[in-house]
Amino acid sequence: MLRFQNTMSRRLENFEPINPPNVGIYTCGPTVYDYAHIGNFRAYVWEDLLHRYLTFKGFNVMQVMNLTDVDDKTIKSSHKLGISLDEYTEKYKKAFFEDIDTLNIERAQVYPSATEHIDDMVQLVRMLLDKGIAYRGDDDCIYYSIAKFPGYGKLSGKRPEHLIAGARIKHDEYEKEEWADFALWKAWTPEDGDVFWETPLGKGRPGWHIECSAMSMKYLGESFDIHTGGEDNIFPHHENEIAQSEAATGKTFVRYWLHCAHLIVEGRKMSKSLGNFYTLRDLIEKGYNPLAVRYLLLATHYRQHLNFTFDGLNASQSAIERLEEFFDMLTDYSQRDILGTDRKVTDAINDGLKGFEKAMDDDLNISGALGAVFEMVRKINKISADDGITVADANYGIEAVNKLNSVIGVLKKEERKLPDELQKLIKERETARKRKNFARADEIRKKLLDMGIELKDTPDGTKWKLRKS
RNA sequence: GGCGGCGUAGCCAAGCGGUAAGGCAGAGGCCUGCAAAGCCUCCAUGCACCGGUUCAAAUCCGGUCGCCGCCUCCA
Repeated sequence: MLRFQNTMSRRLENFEPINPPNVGIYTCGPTVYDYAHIGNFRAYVWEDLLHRYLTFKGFNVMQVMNLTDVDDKTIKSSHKLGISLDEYTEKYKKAFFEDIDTLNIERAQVYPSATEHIDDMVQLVRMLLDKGIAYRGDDDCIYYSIAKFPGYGKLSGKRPEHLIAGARIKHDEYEKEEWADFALWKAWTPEDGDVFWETPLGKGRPGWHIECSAMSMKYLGESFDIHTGGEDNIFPHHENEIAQSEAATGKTFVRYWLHCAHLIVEGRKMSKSLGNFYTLRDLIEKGYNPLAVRYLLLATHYRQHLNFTFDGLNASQSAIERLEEFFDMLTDYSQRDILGTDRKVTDAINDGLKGFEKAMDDDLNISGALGAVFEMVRKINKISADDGITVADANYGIEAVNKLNSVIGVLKKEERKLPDELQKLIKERETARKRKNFARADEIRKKLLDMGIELKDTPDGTKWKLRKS
């Protein structure tokens, strides 16, 4: 039975979707004002794992991820560059999709942009105004009155009476009835320039929180199954989403709230001033394998703080290679001619699959799940060394690895083919080796290595692989 | 001040009452013209510290120390 730690109850709860086998997920996506950093991707990779695992479990997933393409930062930056908001955000939307492809993150079903859903937001705000929950401030902005929503604070545990100002909060805002009220609609100001919408609410733009309420309910319904995000979103963002949505509909907004912990780098908070701030692009430029990045971001349980280190990145690369070797070994055996089946092998595979699923069912315990996978790898490697693997067992193993990889997504299926010319060189070298002409053999090996192709002479003949950077 | 999390081998990281998974690194071995790679084996009498509960605790309770997050930009 699949269980999740629900932030709302702070308990592990059995997962029961509203309309099985359908599952609706809303994930808070990026604000497209810059390249996303590895901390952002920790969340997106985890959400991908969630998506993939639900699919593995036989659910039919509808995932919605928003793109915030209008806010203070995007407006300010686009003005600075003297280009339109659309032109500016388009660049980073494109970069975002390139990055998630790089990390082998499967696409969500819908990526709604805030700017394309202004009408939906306006409608929701009007509903809140009609119900007397929202009000217009002296500055012409429209605010949400948290005092009118009794449930305010139920997700984050922050009751309004405890929301006293921290050191960094200014307390002098006179436009709002209560300082903790938040903006649903921001009236146009000169700084906004040409960024505004003429709507029944007036001339202006939406507040941040309203887009997620409006777009999630539009695509997933007034009540849906899972809402995810980084732990920093719990308050105020998700608390406010609940307030907006539930006050408008009178229904439970979301059944399961899942939040992932932050990532730290080399034991310290990632920050530009410490020089440990990395985008995905930075790491790729340094020559790291994107899938090693994915593995590292994936391999720690999502509610644990993840310590991103370069040692860890190298370890991840090695771990992936171990899996690749295992897969290649099975592929070799599947093309040989050992008949029959070995109970020890099928047992090891079944134990691996079972262990993986059992761990993942427990609130996506990926570390435990990977432990089960590597245990299977070790057992079968041993059998392979002792007795060899039959064709049928190898095929069963391949099927299992593919199934596991459909969830973790760290093995890439690349076409492994060399140009004929190079194939010929390898053949020539093999002949040379047989004749003990090692000088020629080493010469060819060196030549190929210079081209980035590494040769290995194994008991089963010479094999090649692209050298990792 | 309010709310919450974490401290397990050199590094990363599961386990959450029944006697320490897994990965990386390291050491030995197998294979091998050399090389590289791979595979196998080994690698924590102990889980920050001090008490307590229990037949049994890394796991529960109390306390101490240390680290971290949120409290309206934030994954």
